[in-house]
Amino acid sequence: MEEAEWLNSYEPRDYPPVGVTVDLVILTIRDKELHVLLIERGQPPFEGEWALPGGFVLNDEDLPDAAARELREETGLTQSDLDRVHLEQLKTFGKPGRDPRPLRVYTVAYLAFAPRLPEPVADTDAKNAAWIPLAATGEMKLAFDHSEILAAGVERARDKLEYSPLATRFVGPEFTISELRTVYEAVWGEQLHAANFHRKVLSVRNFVEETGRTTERGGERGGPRARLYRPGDATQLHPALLRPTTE
Amino acid sequence: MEEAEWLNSYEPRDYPPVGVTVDLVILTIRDKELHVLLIERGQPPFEGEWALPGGFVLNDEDLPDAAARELREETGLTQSDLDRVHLEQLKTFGKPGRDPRPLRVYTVAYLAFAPRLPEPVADTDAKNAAWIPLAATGEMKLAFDHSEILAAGVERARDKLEYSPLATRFVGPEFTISELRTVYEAVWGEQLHAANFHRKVLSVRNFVEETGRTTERGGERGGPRARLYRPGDATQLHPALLRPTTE
DNA sequence: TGAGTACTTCTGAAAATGAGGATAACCCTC
DNA sequence: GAGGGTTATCCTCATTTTCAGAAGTACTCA
Repeated sequence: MEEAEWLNSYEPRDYPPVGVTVDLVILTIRDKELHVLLIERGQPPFEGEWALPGGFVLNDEDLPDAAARELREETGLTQSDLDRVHLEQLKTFGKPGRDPRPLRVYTVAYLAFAPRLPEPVADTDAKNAAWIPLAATGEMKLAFDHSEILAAGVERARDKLEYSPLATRFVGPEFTISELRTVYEAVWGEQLHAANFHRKVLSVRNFVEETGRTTERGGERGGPRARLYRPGDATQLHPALLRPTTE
Repeated sequence: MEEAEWLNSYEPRDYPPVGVTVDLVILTIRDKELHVLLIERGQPPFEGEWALPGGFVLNDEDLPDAAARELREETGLTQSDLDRVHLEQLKTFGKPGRDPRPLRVYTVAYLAFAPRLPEPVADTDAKNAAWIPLAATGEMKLAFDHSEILAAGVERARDKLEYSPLATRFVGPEFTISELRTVYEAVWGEQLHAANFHRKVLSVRNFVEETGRTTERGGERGGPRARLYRPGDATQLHPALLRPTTE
């Protein structure tokens, strides 16, 4: 059979129905704690339950575009904001029955790191949307297998801080070393030695770049003005910032 | 609308046709060089061209099971062999048009590390199957977007050797430090300082475990008998075995 | 003005690294 | 069975990196 001929005889309806969604684990830091964006579903299945934001991939849309579109829809970010958000593919989940609907739904999970964002807007499919402290999600039962997806996202985030400059995506365009340290402390959930952290960050090549300026005033409760830095152009940290007590 | 009612009214045929496959990047070491398992396609599309092994996910099959099944089918491995093979999800590809068939095909790529395996068996869909040296794949045009998938797999492998004990998956159940070194050299494509490598491997906690035995005879061209080790139970290497000259 | 806070720098000990040499066990060939 | 080349393993030593704590200083708040 010729290839062209074969293409014509192909009958897609012979295949069982399948759908593909993207779901987003969007992490940010608020009040020195790691938060994740969750929505309260406004439609079945799992109506009224909390879930990760996401939705079906459109017909002619590539996966990264679908993830970026959902991110915009759920956070109200503009395109220029989006440049400061890191978005990467996390993992794909497809266990039969993970979605109760009568078609098999695979979901390609994406992980996003965002600087402090405004309160999210509940879009058409959602009753509600909110930043939830990660600590509070442990007791929540999320819709679908979203608890598992969230756990995978957090674990990936913890790993990635070690060898990539992604912590800078959680802070503003200019930041102090202390701000950067609170990011690491929030994501890893442990205190770091401030002096060593400082030295280490500055010794990593192209991690941060001095701006020459400082904060307007010292810390809330005293202390000198801190120098301001902006992200460097490193894509990998050498040497890496290894997490302590990881035996 | 009640949830049960909604489920009944759901009409899957309203959705455009979608398929999901798994494709495998199966790496091994032969003659001190990194090889990948490729098949020559026996069916359209891309009949006669080389491609990664893979196939459609079955109806009630989870993704890891589909990957393991394809791995067995293409390599002729038994279940007990499979325990010594590392299999992990790599990335999902779904760009519209990546598959010329009139349904949109997403592929969930998996990465496998295997010890030296027998010659592969061409299964029903393939004309031919072979271990191809990685160096030779640079000039080959693979079917679909498989060149991109292969590149992603190799990059992941190079990274993972640094901080995970996966190199032990390329060798037999018992191995010498030199064998382990040839794995690193093959995957990274550079020579390592044998004495320092030796010291470093033994200093990483729970990377390898002494068996108390040695090889039956020295190396091909001389040298003393080498001690035999088996994999330890570390899941992360501390400290990591960093690749040299990575600026 | 004084007390407290926290950014930044410094110090000395401990650990890891890189390059090379030394030793001894082993293979092969003559 | 003697000798040369080969390789596993150990050792040394200079250099670099890491860690923990202390010190200095610039700021905020009362």
